[in-house]
Amino acid sequence: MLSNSSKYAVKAVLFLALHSNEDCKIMVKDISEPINVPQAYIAKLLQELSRANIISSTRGPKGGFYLSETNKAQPIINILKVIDGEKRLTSCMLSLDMCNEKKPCPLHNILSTSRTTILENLRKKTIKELSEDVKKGNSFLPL
Amino acid sequence: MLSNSSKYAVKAVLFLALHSNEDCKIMVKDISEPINVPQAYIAKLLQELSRANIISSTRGPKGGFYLSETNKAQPIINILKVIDGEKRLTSCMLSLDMCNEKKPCPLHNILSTSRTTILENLRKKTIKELSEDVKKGNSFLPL
DNA sequence: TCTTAAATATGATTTTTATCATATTATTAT
DNA sequence: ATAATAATATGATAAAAATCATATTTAAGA
Ligand code: FES
Ligand code: FES
Repeated sequence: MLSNSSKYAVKAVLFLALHSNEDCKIMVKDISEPINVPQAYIAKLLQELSRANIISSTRGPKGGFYLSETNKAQPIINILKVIDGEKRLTSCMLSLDMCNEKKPCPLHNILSTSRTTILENLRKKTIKELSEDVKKGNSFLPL
Repeated sequence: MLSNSSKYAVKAVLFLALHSNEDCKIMVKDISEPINVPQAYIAKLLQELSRANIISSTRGPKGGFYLSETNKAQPIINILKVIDGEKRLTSCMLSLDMCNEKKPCPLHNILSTSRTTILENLRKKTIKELSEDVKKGNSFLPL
């Protein structure tokens, strides 16, 4: 479903949504431990996310990563797009390339409705919304 | 979602369901081309499936792979279990191991219903049923 | 019984993904 | 200016998945 990297990225972004803002940036070493991901690994992912404007960062002393309000307003799927590419979520379950509603593969009929729903939710739900779920105790981050 | 190997396996099994039976076995070289999978690769997968009694086989001249009626009555998920392991489909989307309905991860609430539905369908639908969809023209196999 | 045709077992190679490491650049504060 | 700090760019290594190759075993037919 999701690559390891995407999972890590989602965890990191939600962690930032919960604990950071323009005035409170967080260094990679203070992210990796609570979300339980190796520092060098998450560092690389955070750089990719920053380059893609999913998250924000500044370097030097007092620097670190954080989410602006604009960042938080983005849908979850943007994270996945950057790390895994959208195709991973949208392509045919059997990897038949000429497949569509008119010419569905054998799994299409039993899976595609659910998958479409998942996609819709990933496109609809924002980082902010998910982080608020956590804040309210409706869901839990790590460990 | 599914590994490459699982996708190949599903294609091969459905192909066998459509074109083989006890009296009409099919050799690996006659399977690999129509389903568009490298011969050596699908050979290995077919052997795994055979060992796990998902499909049947006999060796020597006139030998080959085929599906018995018993084989065909099995649910699709059995194929995936053998190749990928069930955990791939059931484990937490964020790989948090102590996760459950009581302590859902942030993605759980927006994805788990759909995923459960997919699981149910994979457990419910048999190889035979899916192959009949193809036979009736309700779905299409390769290319 | 011997040859041939097929799957089976086993393992090598390649590619992709995951993980680790470090030199460089930008920013802050002295 | 300069020193210290933190992200950035880049690339190396390790592990896993995908792919390829082949010697061995079993069954059929001559
Ligand atoms: S998932 Fe294969 S055709 Fe849609
Ligand atoms: S998918 Fe993560 S808790 Fe269910």
